[in-house]
Amino acid sequence: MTRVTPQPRNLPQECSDCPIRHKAVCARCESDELEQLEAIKYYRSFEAGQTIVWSGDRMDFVASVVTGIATLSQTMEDGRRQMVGMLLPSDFLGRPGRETSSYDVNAATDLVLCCFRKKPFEEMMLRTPHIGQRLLEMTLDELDSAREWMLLLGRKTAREKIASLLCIIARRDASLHLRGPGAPLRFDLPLTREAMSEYLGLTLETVSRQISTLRKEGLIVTEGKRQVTIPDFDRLLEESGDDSDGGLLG
Amino acid sequence: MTRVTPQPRNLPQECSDCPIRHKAVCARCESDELEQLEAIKYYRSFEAGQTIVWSGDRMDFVASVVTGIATLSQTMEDGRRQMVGMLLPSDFLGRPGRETSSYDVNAATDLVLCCFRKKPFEEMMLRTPHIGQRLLEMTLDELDSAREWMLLLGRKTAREKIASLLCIIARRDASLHLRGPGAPLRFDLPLTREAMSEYLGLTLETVSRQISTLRKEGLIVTEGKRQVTIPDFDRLLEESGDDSDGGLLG
DNA sequence: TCTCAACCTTGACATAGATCAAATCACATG
DNA sequence: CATGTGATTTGATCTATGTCAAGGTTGAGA
Repeated sequence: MTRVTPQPRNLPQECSDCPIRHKAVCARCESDELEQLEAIKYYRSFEAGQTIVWSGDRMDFVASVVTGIATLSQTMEDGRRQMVGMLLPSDFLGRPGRETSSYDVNAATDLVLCCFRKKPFEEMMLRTPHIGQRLLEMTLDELDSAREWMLLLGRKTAREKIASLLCIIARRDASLHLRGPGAPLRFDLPLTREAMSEYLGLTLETVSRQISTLRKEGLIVTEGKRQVTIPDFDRLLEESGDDSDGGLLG
Repeated sequence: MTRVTPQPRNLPQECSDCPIRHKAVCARCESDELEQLEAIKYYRSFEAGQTIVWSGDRMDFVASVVTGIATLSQTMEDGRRQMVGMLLPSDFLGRPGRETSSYDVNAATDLVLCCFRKKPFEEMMLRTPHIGQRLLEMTLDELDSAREWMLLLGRKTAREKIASLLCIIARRDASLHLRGPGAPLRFDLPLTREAMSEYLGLTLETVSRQISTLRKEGLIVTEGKRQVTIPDFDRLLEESGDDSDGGLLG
């Protein structure tokens, strides 16, 4: 397994007053809640490529991504796989009120999770409405992005899919780094070609070919396998089939 | 626009003590909450084919589906469309905390909504944690089904997509009617070929051809355009590519 | 520096599903 | 009962993407 060192990132979502440091679960940082969360939390690290939970496994924790990327995938009996979730730092993993995982959870890069034992977390949710409210917001956001993703899977061409994914990653990367607009974007592709193909509902060969095409056309510049530079974000965005408004940091 | 008369259904989710009669928003039927809900609710009816809200429109209500089917769709600039949500009786429509709709909302059949003015509904949610909790549960369920749908869009063949959709509709129809297992399933297809193609990420011609193929193979029986009978549910389910456990009423 | 294994790229060919074009059906209306 | 219109079916063809197969790169570790 190739490793991608998790970059310590400059999290804008970070909650500086809070030892857990993730607004994901600590929306207002009230001290009694923090104390309760402290008591039930623990960290876990994973190497790139490792499977964290298999679909159907018992899962007795929920978690917040600290660094790295986790993916959720579904598998059909004959082995066809589709990624259905990509979790970046501060995203929430796990479903309160469910015993077993419905998805395979994988570490796409080296990964650190901040886990909370599920039972006490759920009890705390009942006592502390704003945690549930925050979770509802996050779940609604995830539902929105799942629906964008459905449009991509159902209606976009291979080229549009690749352009969309590059824009999505660039955007999230930029927002994590709080880069100024206008600057050419340069980042590490955190996914293998295979992971990209699982994200996009394509084969790995098609992914590779489309990336080559975009490179030849000058829409992207690559160094090595993973370093990507986007000289003109808006031009790439036009290839993605998305409405072109709502720019890089929208 | 062809009309499909909304069947008054025997809702198992119906909450008989409650004038709103939808557990969707009235989880425990406590009387003071009911009174508050009564004060902000109103009904709206739509004909099959009507657009309820356009993507980007202001939407100052949330709602619960009473009878009929509503769909959520996304549209690309060049007109390609993908359905991203299908709401059946007791499902919830609208996103608390958002001013405008992100999707086109359409009536797939004749439709009755029980609407609640958004502002007071949101205020009530803050005062009444269990409504938020119930909404979180429903949103998590929707997220799960969106993810199943992503697998369908990304990895299933046209034949598997059609079989899946028929099973989904049959299952939901059966659960609404509380039919016994074993009986052959007979129901009205509540979607046009075009709506099915938008659901499945296919063209309408491919949908039609696959349905014809399944008919010729005896997996389904059709009368007219919309009446469908599934003589052997499990056999159809095998064609859907889904894990075959979790039978009709699972 | 060399080697190896994992990852990626490219080519040739096959095919599922899209596209374009005609029927045909079936129901509401006169 | 005839008619017209939108929905559906079916056919012929095209093409984007999948499949199979062979090389090429890259980077970690010896």
